[in-house]
Amino acid sequence: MTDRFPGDPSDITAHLREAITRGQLMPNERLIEADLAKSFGVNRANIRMALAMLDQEGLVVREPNRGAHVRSLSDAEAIEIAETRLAIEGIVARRAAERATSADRKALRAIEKEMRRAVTQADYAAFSQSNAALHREIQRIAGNKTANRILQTLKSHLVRLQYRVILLPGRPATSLAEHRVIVDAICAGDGDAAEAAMRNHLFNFRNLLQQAIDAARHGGF
Amino acid sequence: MTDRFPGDPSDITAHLREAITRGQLMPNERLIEADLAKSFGVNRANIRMALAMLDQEGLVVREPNRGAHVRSLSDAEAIEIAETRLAIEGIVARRAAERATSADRKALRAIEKEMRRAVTQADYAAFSQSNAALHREIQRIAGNKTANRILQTLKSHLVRLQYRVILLPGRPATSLAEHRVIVDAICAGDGDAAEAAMRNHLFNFRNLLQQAIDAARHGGF
DNA sequence: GGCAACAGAATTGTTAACAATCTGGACAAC
DNA sequence: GTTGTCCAGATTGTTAACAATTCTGTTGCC
Repeated sequence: MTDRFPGDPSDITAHLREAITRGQLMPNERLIEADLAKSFGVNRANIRMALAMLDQEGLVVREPNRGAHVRSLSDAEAIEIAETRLAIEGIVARRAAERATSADRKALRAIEKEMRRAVTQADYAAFSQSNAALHREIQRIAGNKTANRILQTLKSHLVRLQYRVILLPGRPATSLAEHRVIVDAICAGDGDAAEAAMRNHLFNFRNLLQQAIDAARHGGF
Repeated sequence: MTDRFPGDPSDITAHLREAITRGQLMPNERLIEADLAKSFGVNRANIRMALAMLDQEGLVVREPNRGAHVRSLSDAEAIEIAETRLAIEGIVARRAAERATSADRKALRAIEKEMRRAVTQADYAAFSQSNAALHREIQRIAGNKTANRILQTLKSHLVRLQYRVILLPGRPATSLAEHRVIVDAICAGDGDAAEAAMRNHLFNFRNLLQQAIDAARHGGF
């Protein structure tokens, strides 16, 4: 790992990225270099580099002489991203099934248990968190750094949208069941089943996202 | 599409990227900002931004106060990338099968025909080119911009390695047959078959790459 | 009222100089 | 011979000023 220090351009990029994914900076909001430089306490050159990296990442859009703004996803792009994620995370689950040690299996079971608790107690914040933790753990077990990096980027685009799906009535229980199938397959060392289960889960997510988008479109705005 | 003009940072990034993928800049080679600035005829600030973007892309590595150098892939990373590519290009093929128009099908057939000609005439340069063209065309038909962007990045990491596979005895003929199955499935509008065929093709590529890596390791260096 | 031209403000792009850090070699001490 | 220290050169990081471009509101004209 390379060193990090306060004021490191990578640090600024991470901060900006988080501000965007947390919704602190809204889609289409202009990102003015001087303002950001002041609020981060760094010089404009670092901000420019951070914006260039986030542009490369697809989180902001930069136009010559016209500055940068937070990229807003079209509905079609959101679906694209969900589908691409499905493909990558499918083979990640497969690889996790092939590589999981007994300690790994135990860790997955523990997270699954926590998810179940959260659902029965209707603790949706905790459910959302352990949901993310489970996916992260599967990625860690698979150990494909390239896939992990891409997935992180894709998810950073989706976080703003996923609450629409999580809050659908009955979704947490269904989601929990889907995750259980995934964990079972990985713990059984069955790569085919693990990939199929993960794809099924994320395909359902994709479809619910599509439904949420359609509903929002007809629902008045 | 955003505007481009000479000296545009994006332009410089593209030039640098090509220099790296073409092997003009070797792995581990140091990238000295002042030198690059002079040879591109731009100022250091632009070079710094380009290097930051290529860092984000994974093509170069930057360390604080120690500059940037061309990233060299470990064997494990090359395999990781090949596997990630397999997953993404699989669903891209699926989507292409679902969306291909009759004009699209004709275009695929034309490229396939050119590949066949190249193989029968042992014209490996042409084969390699139409090979790439076919994959690009499938991506275009699928129309998943997110997946396309990621695939471009992944392939830019693999280009330096793929000649080892293409030049294996008998590989072009086998590769041609694999591509034919892919094109058939897409033209038949069979998404399942298209994804399976693409995955089979790229799984073979992955395995041959692994073999080439092992051979190089035992073969003396 | 609507529209074009204009001026000034705001913002981005470029440049050069300077500061901070790293690199490699010479030299002394052991 | 090896090790450690120090210096000069090379390179990266930071800063501020300036240039170029875009944005905004106003004026004057039709």
